[in-house]
This record gives sequence, structure tokens and C-alpha cells, in this order.
Amino acid sequence: MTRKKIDLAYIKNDVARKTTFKKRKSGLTKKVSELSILCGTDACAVIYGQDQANPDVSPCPDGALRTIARFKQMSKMERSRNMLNQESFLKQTILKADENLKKQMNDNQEKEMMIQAIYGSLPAADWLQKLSHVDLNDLWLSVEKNIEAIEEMMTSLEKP
Amino acid sequence: MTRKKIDLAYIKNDVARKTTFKKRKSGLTKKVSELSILCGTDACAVIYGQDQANPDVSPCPDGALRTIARFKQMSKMERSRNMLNQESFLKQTILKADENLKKQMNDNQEKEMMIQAIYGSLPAADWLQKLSHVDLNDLWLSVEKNIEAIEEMMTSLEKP
DNA sequence: TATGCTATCGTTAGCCC
DNA sequence: GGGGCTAACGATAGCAT
Repeated sequence: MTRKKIDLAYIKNDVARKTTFKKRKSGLTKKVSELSILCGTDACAVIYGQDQANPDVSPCPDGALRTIARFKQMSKMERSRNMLNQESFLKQTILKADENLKKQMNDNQEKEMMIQAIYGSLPAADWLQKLSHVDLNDLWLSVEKNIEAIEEMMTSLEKP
Repeated sequence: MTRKKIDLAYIKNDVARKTTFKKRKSGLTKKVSELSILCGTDACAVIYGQDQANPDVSPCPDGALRTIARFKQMSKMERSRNMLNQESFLKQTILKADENLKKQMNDNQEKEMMIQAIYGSLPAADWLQKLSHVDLNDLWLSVEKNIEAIEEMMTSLEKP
């Protein structure tokens, strides 16, 4: 069982890289989950697979259930206010993103292209773009799927 | 040196929790970085601190430098096309987000509020919102700050 | 409060099937 | 390819400073 002391460099062998990726992704997910539990924080790992266009986002969903209690304790007033706040927050977000886009498009040509090249390849920008695209939709679908189950639970809690 | 075998539960002691949080966050960041290097993937950890409103996003930026080579190899045509593609991609993203927003606002009242409550507290949705808000701006600022340095590097590479 | 130490626990590379 | 094994390596809880 001679194992190298880890050569921290890109693994060129396809099979080895894929295996390592899978194992380490699993370990990472576990660690993120542990951190969430131990410290009561929200934490995610966002990992792009080799071939897949969309990232895997680790623990995330299924925190839905713990929401029920909070929801039940909110007054109608608070709920409405909360909803409105979130609406305006989302709209602000979209506006800001749009402003940024225009800003990008208004600089001189050469610099603009360089920015685009950088902007397009920065990991952060990259997954942020993909994430905005993917998760708003996928997350929504998963929420919709959970609504019925949650409604049932709430009903059964209401009249025990 | 008696150490417990890890009790996977919320750490109630404030000091211990904070210490653990810091240590594990550091370890997690390292692991994410290793995965990126070993497997050539983009990966991030998004971690909310106890008190801070905005998440820490681990490795991300500073991948800017490795972009220079790619940029230098692009023809002007490719650069323009790339820029346009990204523009439309971003606009699509914004449109989709807006559609989702409208969709959210068009369901019946009670269900809508429940969705909002869930949507607002789901970790994924939460950090996605904050991230869309924060990173598009912050990332942009950091990119702008790097432009001059990058331009200098490119110039010195051009005429050695 | 942060930093350093190290025994102990947890992760995983290299195999095997 | 996926799952299991184990030795070696890496992360970290509990202390000390």
C-alpha cells in the first residue's frame, strides 16, 4: 500500500482523476454538512463536474421542513411584509445586474473585450452566471414539488 | 489529549463553536482548493459566518492571471463573438429570473406566502439572492482593480 | 483572542473484486 | 464502472501559551 504523499497538481490520468474527483467530492459534501450541523450555519459546496454543465450544490434543499415552524409562527401581516420585502429585494438584484451589464458594455472597445475575457473565465463569475440561470429554475421546481407534502404536514399539525 | 469521537450535533458552547467553525472553514477551503487543482474543476465553498450577513466564498478570484494566455490567443473576431454571447447569456439570465419572479407573484395568496416563507429561508435561495446582489458588484470592482496590472503584464509579454 | 502543539480521529490512494 | 478494504496521510479537539 504505497501511497504518494499527494502531488498537488492536475491528475492527468483520466480514470484516476475521475475516481479522486468522486471520492473527494463526497468527502467535501460530508464536511460541509458537518460544518452546518456543528456550527448552525448555512454552507454549500458548489462543484462543477468534468462533463456536466451545471454544478452540483451539496446539502442545500431539504431545509424546507424546518421552515414550517417559522412559517406557522408568522402573523399574516408579517408574512405579507416578508413577501414584499423579498419581491423588492429580488427586483433590486435584477436591476443591479442589469446596470452592471450596461456598465460593461460602455467602456472602450479593447478594454471591454479584455474585461469580457476575464469576466467570462473567472470561476466566480462563471458559476454565478450558471447558478443564476439554473438554480432559480430548478430550485423553484423542487419547491413546487414540496408544497403539497408541506401543506399536508401543516394540516396534520393543525388538527392533531 | 482525550478527544471525543465527534458528537455530530450543534455545539452549544460559544467559544468552542467559534473555534471549530474557524478551523473547519479553513480546512474546507483547503479541500475545495485541492479538488480544483487535482481535478481541474471549478469549485467553491459558500459559507455563512455566525454574524456576517454575506457569505465567504472560498477560492474563486485570482484565477484572473491564467486568463491572460487565453485572451492573447483569441482573435479579435472571437473576442467580439465571445463578448456578444456573454451579453445575451446574461440578459437571458436576467429575463429568466424576472419570469420566475412574476411566476412567484401570480399564485394564490396563501400558497404564495408559504412559498415565500420557504423560498426565503431555503439556504440555496438565500445565498443565491445575496450572492447575486453582492458578487456581481464586488467581483466587478475587483476585476477593475486588476485591469491595470494585467495590461502591464500583457505589454511586457508583448515586447520582451 | 489568536497561535501552536499533537494525539487521535477522519479521509483517501492504491488495490482488489 | 462501482463498491469495499486498509495503510498512509491529513484534519482537528482539546490544551497550553
